[in-house]
Amino acid sequence: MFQTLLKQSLSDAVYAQLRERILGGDLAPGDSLPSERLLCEMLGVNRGAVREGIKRLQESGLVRVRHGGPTQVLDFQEEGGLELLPSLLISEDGQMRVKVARGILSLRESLAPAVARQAAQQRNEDTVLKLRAIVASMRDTESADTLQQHAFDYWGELVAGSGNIAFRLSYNTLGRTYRKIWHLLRQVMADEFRDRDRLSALADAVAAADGDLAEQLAREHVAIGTAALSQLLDAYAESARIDFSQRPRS
Amino acid sequence: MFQTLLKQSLSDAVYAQLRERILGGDLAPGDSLPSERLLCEMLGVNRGAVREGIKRLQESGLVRVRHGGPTQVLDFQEEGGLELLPSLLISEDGQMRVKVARGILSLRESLAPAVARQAAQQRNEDTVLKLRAIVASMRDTESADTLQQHAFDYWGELVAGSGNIAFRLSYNTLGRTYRKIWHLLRQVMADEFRDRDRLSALADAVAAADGDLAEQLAREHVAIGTAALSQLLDAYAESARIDFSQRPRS
DNA sequence: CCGCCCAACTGGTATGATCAGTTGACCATA
DNA sequence: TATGGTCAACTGATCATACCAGTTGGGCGG
Repeated sequence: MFQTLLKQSLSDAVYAQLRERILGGDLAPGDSLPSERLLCEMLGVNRGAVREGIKRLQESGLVRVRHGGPTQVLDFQEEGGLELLPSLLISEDGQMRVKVARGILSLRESLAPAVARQAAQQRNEDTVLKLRAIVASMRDTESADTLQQHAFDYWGELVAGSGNIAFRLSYNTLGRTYRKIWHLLRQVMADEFRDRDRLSALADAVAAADGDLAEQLAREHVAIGTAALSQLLDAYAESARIDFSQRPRS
Repeated sequence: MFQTLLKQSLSDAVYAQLRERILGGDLAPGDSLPSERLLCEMLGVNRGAVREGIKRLQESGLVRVRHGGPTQVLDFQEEGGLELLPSLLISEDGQMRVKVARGILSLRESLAPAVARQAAQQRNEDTVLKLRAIVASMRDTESADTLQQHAFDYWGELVAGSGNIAFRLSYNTLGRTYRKIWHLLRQVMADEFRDRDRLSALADAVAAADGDLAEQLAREHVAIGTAALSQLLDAYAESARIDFSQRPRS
């Protein structure tokens, strides 16, 4: 099978390189970036490309740019937004940071029940239909990859059905993070993906507008994957990182 | 008193204007942006400024840029990250979107207990000291503004003490959103800010590593503000927006 | 010591040219 | 008809070179 060639613009490369330096700690908070003109030389690109890259750093809350003064690195732990999660989980050299992964698991565990409850309280009929359709599709397949995609879509529908834009945006960011370790999760969380009965019951709970039940079912459901992944992370606890260089799927 | 003059670079202005058009629905998903050269003319700026602005739109997940083709608007509900929350809460004309505000309240309600529990499980001594110092400061003042700042700092410490980077980044984004309606919340959530006893007990629970208790206390604590703000939002439910033009504090 | 000024930085804006990918109309071929 | 090639007219990407504007610090005169 062919893979789509990945093409990266210069400003993307500038952004990625500086971002990794900051997230990796090579550039500490308070440090000054080299001047734009100097960065041009160092990176061998035009100043416009450098500026575009820096604009994105600024948008991510990683640097503070001051007209006339040097551009300074900020403390991303204090200033960064959730959108940093994907690039924080997987470092430049393709290793997964175990501690970040644990944090994400906790976040998922906190949000999933609340999403389910709220979706049930909304009781959107369209949502129920879509959820049931997805569950039906999940029953029709044993392909791990298809199953995983359906499980992902299921939660996308549930989040949309909750009518909560804050949940939805959080879910989008989490999803982007999720994608970066997609093929790892396919194996590790297989049991959760096979938990179709509970997803079916959850759809019923939404249809019945039973918030308490939906919340409980969601809690039980995500606990399956949490347990599995936690166990894996524990095994790698001492190394603090998991090599993750090969990635057949983006 | 003087206010610091707000200076905005051209690319900031370009970004802000296009972002508001997208979030406000003037530019629908699938629409194409005018070409860069055309935008230059329309906005009366040079092309570099336009490109820098568009780079930030791209970083925010609001548009998709393709070399050779038109730049297209994405569906921010499906593609946007949590970092959109602040600009989504307050629209260009200074009105608060009630539905977004409700969503944020839910998110806070979901996260706060989990943060408290995890902070307790970590039982970082430094965190406990800082929490108690903040509570002590809160007992020393009746100034609504100071109280609010301390309450904000308290949660910042608790989130840091949880050792969970995913929580922390979420909190940062929520905090930025929070700041946009800072002076409204000062009045509405005054009761929560005066709930010093529970914050004190929460610090004790963290010191005792009692996760269950910490979670429960946090839940009760944020319920105070949630109830107050919910009530306010209900009153404005029919208008769906609250005018929010004046803002003495950034 | 204070205040002013100026030179040497820094980022911000402007202009115009060129490179490179996409699209669609057109046309020759099979 | 269907396929594939060509080409012009878009689009964004990159480059080079100015110049404007804010910040900083050193030196100089008071």
